[in-house]
Order: sequence, then structure tokens, then C-alpha cells
Amino acid sequence: MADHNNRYETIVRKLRDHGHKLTPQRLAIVKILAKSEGHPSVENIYDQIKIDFPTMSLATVYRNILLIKSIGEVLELGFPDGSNRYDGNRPYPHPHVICIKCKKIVDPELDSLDDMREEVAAETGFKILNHRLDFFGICSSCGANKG
Amino acid sequence: MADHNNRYETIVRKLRDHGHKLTPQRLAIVKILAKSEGHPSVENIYDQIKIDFPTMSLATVYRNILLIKSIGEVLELGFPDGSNRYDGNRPYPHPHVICIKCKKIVDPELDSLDDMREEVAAETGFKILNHRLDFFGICSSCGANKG
DNA sequence: CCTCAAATAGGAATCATTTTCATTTAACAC
DNA sequence: GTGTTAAATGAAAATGATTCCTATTTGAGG
Repeated sequence: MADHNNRYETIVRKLRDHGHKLTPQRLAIVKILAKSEGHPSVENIYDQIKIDFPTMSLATVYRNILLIKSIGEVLELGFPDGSNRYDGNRPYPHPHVICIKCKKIVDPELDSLDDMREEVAAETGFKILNHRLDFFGICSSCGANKG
Repeated sequence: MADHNNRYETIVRKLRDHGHKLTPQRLAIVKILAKSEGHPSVENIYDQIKIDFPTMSLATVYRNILLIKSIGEVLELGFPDGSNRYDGNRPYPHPHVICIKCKKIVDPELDSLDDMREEVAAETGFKILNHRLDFFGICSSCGANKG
């Protein structure tokens, strides 16, 4: 997708504008976040970068993700079991569909959420700032290979 | 609410039916889960029970919550930051509204989720088994006392 | 090329949760 | 009531993802 180059440039520009150095390790992380179709985990990112930077530290991956989160350019999908997945293409809240077998994460198209947000705000008196919607299930390929 | 006694009885019966012992510590945990209006954390539960059982171990709280989860009688709301909250009154998936200041958790009334579930299933080919919907914001009392 | 604040690597620290294991106890039979 | 036994408990150690620490390295501007 051509959008991925745009995402890469957008994130790099924003990092520069905020006065952050563009280290090779940092750019490699941005590249993975921007280009990945899937929703990589920290370990995924770490393993991919280790190919080119064998001395890369896990701490560097964590620090950079934190930084990129702080400038609003990556969406963190943290799960209670400790697994974290990242979306550098759509860094704003949106629904996800997660296969509990193969851990694949898909972005469905849904737009009725905005109405729901207003409904909730009106009913509870909260000022809603954010949300998170995940559906869990079995994807079609995992459903096909049942034992 | 009268429902709380029913919840307590339901959970205790289910524990017995599954062949689990009814220890005083276990029953105390069930009572808190069944009676709490809020959504207590493990620490909340631990602190409450310590009043009556000073030797109570945190591990026992964790073990029993795990057990009660396994028989489907408590809903665990785990958060990526490691905080966990429990709902023993409605142990099935339902939306939550969470105040990011005081950490209060409220159950809004929403019913358009079922449609969404079917829409997602049709679009992605997933067999949807479960979901999680959280809205994050500022509750009315926290919004009123702003600095 | 110099300078220096920022970034990195690697290992130690953290902290919620789980596991281990010796001791206690609920449940059941008699 | 007493005995038996598997399950449950308490306390401490283990776990594991993430963060912190510190000495060393490096990007970027002059």
C-alpha cells in the first residue's frame, strides 16, 4: 500500500519536529510500525530489527514505542495477559476483531460507534474521551482446520 | 439490592456442584463479588477480607477469582496497565464506562451491540465468541472539581 | 571536525501474578 | 464424634513483561 510510505514520512517528520534524534534503530522501528499490515508485538518488532541490528536492546524497542505513542502516532492494543500489539497505520481508536487461536487481528468497518458514544455520554454524564472495542472469536482459516 | 443474595447463592451452589470445598475464605470472596455495586480490584477484596481473616494470603484471592472465573460466575476486566477489576453481578460481556481520574466504573444501558456483532461476523468471516467495549472519560463529579 | 544532550546496550530492578510446598481443613464414611 | 484424604491455604520463592540505571556511543548543529 502506498499509504505506508506516507505514514513513515509523517511519523519521521513529527519526530523531527518534536526535536527527537533520528537514530537508525528508531527509524527501523518506525518503518516496521508504518509498513506492517498486521499488528506487530514488541517481540515481533525486536526480532525483525535484530536481523539488521544484532546488538539492538529490547529496552530500545520499548522506549521508542513509548515515544511514538506520546506523539500520537501509534495505537497500543494492550491485553490483560500482558501481550501488546501495535498499529502504526491507524493511531486512533477503532474496533478490532481478534482470533483467539492464531492471534490474528483484523480491522472491521463499523461506523455506528459514534452514535453509541453520544448515547453513553448522555446517559452517564461522562465526558467520553476514548474507547476500546474488541471482538474475540475464531477466524475462518482457524475455523476450517478444526481437529 | 435483593439480587445480591441470589448471586451469592447461585455462585455457592455452582461451586458445590463442581465439587469445590466451601472454605470460609472462599465464601468471603464470593460474598464480596456478589454484593459489590462497584467493580472491586484484587487489592480491594484482599483488604476487605483481611479484616476478618488477618492471615489471608493474596495468593488465595487470586486462586479463588481464577476458580470463580472458570465456572463463569465473575467477569474479569483486565487492563493493560495491570489493574484488574471484577464484576460478580453480571458475569457476561457488557460495556463499561470508566473515569480516568477516580477509576469509577459504570455499566451503561446499551443494546445495539448485538447488531454490531452480527455485522462484524458477516464482514470478517469470524465466529464471534466474546467482546469487550470500554469507554474512557471523566465522570460528572470529577469534571465538576476541576483545578 | 567539535561539542554535548539525547539515545543506546545490557543488565538490574520492579511489581503484579503464579507456583511451590509444607501445613491445615472441609467433606464424607463409618 | 472420629478418621481419612484430596483439596485449600499461607508464606515465600519464582516468573516474566516492562522499566530503570549507568556507562558508552552518536546524531545534529555550529
